[in-house]
Amino acid sequence: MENEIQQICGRLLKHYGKQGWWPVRRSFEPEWFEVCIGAVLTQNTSWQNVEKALDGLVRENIITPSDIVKADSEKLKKAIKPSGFYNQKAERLKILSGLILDSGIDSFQQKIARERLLSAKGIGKETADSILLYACDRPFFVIDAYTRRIFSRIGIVEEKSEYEDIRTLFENSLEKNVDLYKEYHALIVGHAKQVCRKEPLCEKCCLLEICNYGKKQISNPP
DNA sequence: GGCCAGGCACAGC
DNA sequence: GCTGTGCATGGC
Repeated sequence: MENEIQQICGRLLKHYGKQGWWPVRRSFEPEWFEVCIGAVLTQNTSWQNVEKALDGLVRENIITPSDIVKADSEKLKKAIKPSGFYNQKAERLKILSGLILDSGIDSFQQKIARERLLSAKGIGKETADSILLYACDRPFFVIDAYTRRIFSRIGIVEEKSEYEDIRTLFENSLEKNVDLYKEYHALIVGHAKQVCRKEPLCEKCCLLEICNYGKKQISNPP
C-alpha cells in the first residue's frame, strides 16, 4: 500500500522525469567536494549565482579542501562574491574544508558523523543533510523551505514542524534508498520553483487533484 | 524598485 | 523557547 508521500513523489517523478541531481562540473578534487562547496554557497542564494561563484573558484584554481584552507581570505571572498554573503561563506568554506581534512579526505564520505557536521559553525541541518546525501551518498532526506511549503499546503506536515520531525516522516515513509532520496528532493525543489511559489500557479500543478491548497486557490483566487 | 533565492547564527525578549 | 535581524549579490 502506497503512502501519501510516496504517492506525491511518484507523481512528480512521472510528471517531470528524472532530475539527476547534484549537478557537478568535475573541476574540483575530489569531485564530491564541489557538492560540499555548493551546499554552503547556495544558502539563501539562487543556484545561478552559486555557479558564478564556483566558476570564480575554478578560475583562481581553488579546487581542493587544502586549497581553500590555505587560500588568502580576501582572494577567496572575491572568488565567491557573486553568491552573496561572501564574508561569512568564505569563513564557512574554510571551516568545512578543515573538517574534511581533519576527518581525512578518503574517509570523510563514509565516516563523517552528522553531529560532527552540525557542530561546525555555518553548517545547519539542511546543509549537513545535503552534504550527507549528495556528497557522501548516505540516506538522509533533505528538508528545505520548498519541501515545507509544498507538503504543508497539501496538509501532510504542519508548516512550523521541527526539521527533524519532517525528515523522520520522509525517511520512514520512503524506501531507504540514496538515489530515491536524491531524485525526490530534486523533484520537490524543481516543482516548487516552477509552480508552487508564493503566488502559486495552481492550475498548472500536477498535484492539483490531491492538493487542497491548490483546489482552494483555483476556486477562490487570491 | 521590491522581492526573492536550494540558511544560519546570534541578540533580545 | 520563540522572533527578528544581519548577512549581500544578481535576476526578474
